Amino acid sequence: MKKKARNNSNHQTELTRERILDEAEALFANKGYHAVSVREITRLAQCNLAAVNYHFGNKQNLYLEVFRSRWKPRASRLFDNFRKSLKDNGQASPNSVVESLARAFLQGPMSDDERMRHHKLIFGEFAQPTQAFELVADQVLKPLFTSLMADLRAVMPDTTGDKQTALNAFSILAMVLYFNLARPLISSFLDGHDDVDFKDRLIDHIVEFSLNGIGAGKQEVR
Amino acid sequence: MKKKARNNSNHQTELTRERILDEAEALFANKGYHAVSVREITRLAQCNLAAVNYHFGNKQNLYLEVFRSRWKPRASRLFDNFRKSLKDNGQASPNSVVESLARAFLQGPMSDDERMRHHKLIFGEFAQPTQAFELVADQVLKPLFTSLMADLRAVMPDTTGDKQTALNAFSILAMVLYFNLARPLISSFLDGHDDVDFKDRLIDHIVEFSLNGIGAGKQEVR
DNA sequence: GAACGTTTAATACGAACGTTTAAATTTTTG
DNA sequence: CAAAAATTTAAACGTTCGTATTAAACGTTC
Repeated sequence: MKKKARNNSNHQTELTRERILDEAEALFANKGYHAVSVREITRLAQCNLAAVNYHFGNKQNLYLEVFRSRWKPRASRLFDNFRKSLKDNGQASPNSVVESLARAFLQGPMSDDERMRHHKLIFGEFAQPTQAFELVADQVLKPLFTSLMADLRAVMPDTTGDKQTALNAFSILAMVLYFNLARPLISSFLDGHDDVDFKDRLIDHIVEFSLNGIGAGKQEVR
Repeated sequence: MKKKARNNSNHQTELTRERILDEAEALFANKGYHAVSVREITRLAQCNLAAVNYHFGNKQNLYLEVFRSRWKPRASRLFDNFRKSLKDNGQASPNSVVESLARAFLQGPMSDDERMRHHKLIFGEFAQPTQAFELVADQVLKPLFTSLMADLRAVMPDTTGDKQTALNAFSILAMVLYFNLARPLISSFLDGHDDVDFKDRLIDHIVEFSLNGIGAGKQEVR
């Protein structure tokens, strides 16, 4: 297929392939697969129309490649961030599990733009699944879910059944996923200013709500 | 524009307009606006291609009309069901509020197909908002949110601040909305059979999780 | 039953789409 | 440096899209 040029000295020569992936991801996230044309992508990526077919075969494969080489690695970084923060938090507890997860999802290792792109892509697949959903479910959602379940089992009373733990895991995921997507709407409803403090407030709430939700909340009033 | 024929005797004359709206809603929900062609709609609705432009002006307006004359009335029915069940439940309590809402959303006055259609449409707008989102937010989400906040205020301790109540309301909505959309995924992860019992289990869980979440859960173990 | 407004029908139009082709150009390699 | 491989380019292909046009069919009212 190709050999990449290794001359990093060339200033603005980000490879065409990478530029296409960048622009494609942003467009697919914000407008959805069918609302984006190959011409729009290549125009923003400043390359020739045929470049998409040359590098990716066709439009659908470009979409899948966005998930393979952009979305999934980012999800892995997010997951690693969660696991690392969980380990650094000293001894495991319901609080450390939930807080690590919420922080990883809402203020983890990406910018706000990137995070919104990330979640718009996955919610697009939720609403109208394509071939990419299979990849996401098998390689990301399932491992994350399994890991979260194991963590919860380790820190929750043994009386908690498996099905109960699974539902708890889903609910915590529901919180972090939903609040990521709906954050603009929420801050518009509260017509508050969506700044750093608001995000902190949101994280605190998600953690408290979820901890209470799984029956591991503190009883005292803060 | 038109006068509808009043001869109910005419056997299979469900109005073309209604058939178009029915098919359009299902297609838009399952495939998204741009993935659906006018030709596909009119083929399934068994009418002429030009019928869409005759009855609705253009494709985009048909999409909006789906929200106006299908989605919104259904959301209103759902809302009424919630309010009615809340009133019938005798004295108001955190439990009655949350349970009424969860039941209205997950087993309310519509079939499973219809409910899935309903939530796919709204999640499509969440991920990639169009003009319809304005309608949904202003005429449905905002009133629902306001109403839920008022209900919560009435049954929660006065020490609960307004912002706290708002976040609680959002979180409860997050639960019911998310579980509606993700139910197929969830039952596939648990590889359980998605039957009536499972839905009951789901509702119970949502209610318990949310009640605990807002700090109004029972302390006893069931 | 003729005139009327309403609805359906067949067909056409121009634009935009994804994709292909083949030549030009750049980069890598022996 | 020349041959080969990789990439970019411009142009075109055939298809499908949303919409417009025009006439026929229908139902209602005098």
